[in-house]
Amino acid sequence: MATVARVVLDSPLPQLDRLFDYRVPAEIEDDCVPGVRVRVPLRSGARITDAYVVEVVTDDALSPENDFPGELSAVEELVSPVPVLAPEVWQLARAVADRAAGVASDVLRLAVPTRQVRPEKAWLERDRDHVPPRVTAAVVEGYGDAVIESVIDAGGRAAVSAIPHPVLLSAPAPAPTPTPVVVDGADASDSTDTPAPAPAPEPEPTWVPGWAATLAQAAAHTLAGERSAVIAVPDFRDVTDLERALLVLVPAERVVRFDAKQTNGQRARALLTARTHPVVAIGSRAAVYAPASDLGLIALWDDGDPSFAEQRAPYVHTRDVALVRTAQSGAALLMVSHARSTDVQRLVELGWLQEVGPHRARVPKVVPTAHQTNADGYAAQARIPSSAWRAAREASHDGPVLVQVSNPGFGTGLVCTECGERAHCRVCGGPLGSPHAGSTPQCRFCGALAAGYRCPTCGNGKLKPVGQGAQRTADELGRAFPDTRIVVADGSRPIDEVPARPAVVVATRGAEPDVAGGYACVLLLDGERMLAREGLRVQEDVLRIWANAAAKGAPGAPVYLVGIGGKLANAMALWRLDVPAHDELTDRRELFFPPAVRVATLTGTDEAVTGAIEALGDAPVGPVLGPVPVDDPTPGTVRAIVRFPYGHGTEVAATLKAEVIRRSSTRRVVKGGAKRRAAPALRVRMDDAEPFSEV
DNA sequence: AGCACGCCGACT
DNA sequence: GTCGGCGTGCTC
Repeated sequence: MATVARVVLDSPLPQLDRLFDYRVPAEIEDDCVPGVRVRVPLRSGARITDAYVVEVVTDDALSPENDFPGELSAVEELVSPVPVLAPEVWQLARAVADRAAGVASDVLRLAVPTRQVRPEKAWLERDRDHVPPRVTAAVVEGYGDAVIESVIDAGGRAAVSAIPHPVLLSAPAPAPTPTPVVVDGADASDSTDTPAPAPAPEPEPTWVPGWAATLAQAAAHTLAGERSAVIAVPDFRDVTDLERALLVLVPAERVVRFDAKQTNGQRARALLTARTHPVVAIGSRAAVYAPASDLGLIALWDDGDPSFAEQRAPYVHTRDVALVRTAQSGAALLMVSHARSTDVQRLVELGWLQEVGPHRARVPKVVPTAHQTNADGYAAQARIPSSAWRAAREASHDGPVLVQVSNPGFGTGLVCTECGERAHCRVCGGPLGSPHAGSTPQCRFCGALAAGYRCPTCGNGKLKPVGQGAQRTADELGRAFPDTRIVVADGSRPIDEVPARPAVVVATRGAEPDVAGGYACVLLLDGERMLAREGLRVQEDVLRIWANAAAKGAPGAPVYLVGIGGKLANAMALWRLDVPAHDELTDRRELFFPPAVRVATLTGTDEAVTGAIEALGDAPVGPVLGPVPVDDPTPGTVRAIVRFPYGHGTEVAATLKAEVIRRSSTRRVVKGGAKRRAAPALRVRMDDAEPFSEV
């Protein structure tokens, strides 16, 4: 009777994406447990591959159908006795890869950092046995009837509307102090002299965004029951906000960060801590893969933010990982946001997520000002209607005023000063821009210079920028508010927080600084330009950007939505941000667009793509888009998009994966002499929204 | 990926 | 007859 390890190989090849059996030599048998890194021979023993042990069995327990008939090779080397791949993370990676027709080891690369010797040693020597202090229970405030606590305790799922303003978060009232236990004997005499151990300093009350307070309280509630929570947020600043909120409620050693700015060593330490005792794991995309033991809560803040779209194969969206993990773990799921994504709206309409809103929230007082001509409704210098102008000026005496503008590059370009026609490149037809003020216009696509440009419509030779960056708006406002401090925050000059004093804060969308207590007034200036982009998700994205800025205002602060009327303005004014999501979803159902259906993008040779479509049989819905020729990655490639219902997802993914394997086993050689590796005959990418958002 | 196995053309 | 071309398939 021999011990056998089933391992997953660290290889991106789809043909190798299954478990392999290896004999475990007696010397390493004690340490060869599920989750450890090993090195194993693959094919004739000459080559050695990294792998993780997934399962350890005795060979008489191998089930007949899985039994490898040949002689097993032996595990070459045990890299480290630290089990870095938690069983539930393996299960998650497998399911996520299957859902995306991808390879599990690609998912593991996102979930498990590269090996770091020092954190592993520290963990083996002491951290493994560390027992952190208990967490006092917290109440989720603002939601009435302990509704969020009930969802968490019941392992339920909810779409939560966030509290739309900053809140002052303070530590829960200290639990009744337990009577100090006096130990008889030994050092009793000392204890009379020694001051009692200083109680942990009470954390200072802190202003945090409403959503961060809610998620921190939800996590503290989960931790108080000795279960873990995993919270993913779109970007680094959100991680900081959430961490600040959490540290008010729970001890620092219970908070574990996973974010892109960490070193590998920090990530490795975070991973091991999360496996040791219940924690709240927070961070950007990587956080959903945290190996948090005994998971009680999975939560996302602002799931519609495009940062949640993973950039690495198999390109699975954090929201989808969260859904898979919820199903596997039985943990509760909270999708917290101001604006609702169409994806969450779909789950709400299915009854899979329940809707939870704050109890008597003080919503922003949104005032839409529909588009007016420049003639009289506008103040002279800027694109600001006079009513908004007056309100901003008044509010700027009391506190900071936030002015949101679209970022440069968002609808930038050049237009004719006479007729307003957009300027296009004479070579390729792409949009012209000017890299620096006054420089020769240049095509943003092909780079061709357009010296001596004349407007094809009216013959005029002068161009002006259509976009206005934050700096230009700031300059204009500076002239209009001569006695007020002007602060500019954008991608190149990020500011996390401004003081709660009178100021005008001009910020590009998404870069709005926080302010304790909230802004006195918010102006949303460039909505019209932001909506002018093409693409499936433009409307929900813009609504999200507005709502997130409006929620930086003080409770009930006025918010001017400039130049916008109609349904979107209505939704903002009534703070019914689910309504546009419902309307959008209804439209997309009729057109078979995501997220009403799922999509798969097939790229490769004409034969492979056509073959894959045939293999899908009648699973797809709606017409297949394409195949159309594309020159990416090589000329002669075609691309097609198939749509299919969620119910066929498992089957479609499995079929496409089988096609990929079939096509990859026959290697192709590029015609034309030199023996060079060809692009894979077939590539599959599931749920890629990009083809639907052409600029 | 790499490397072995295997089935058709020019050679000692 | 055999050497070796590379197309095909497998990796515990």
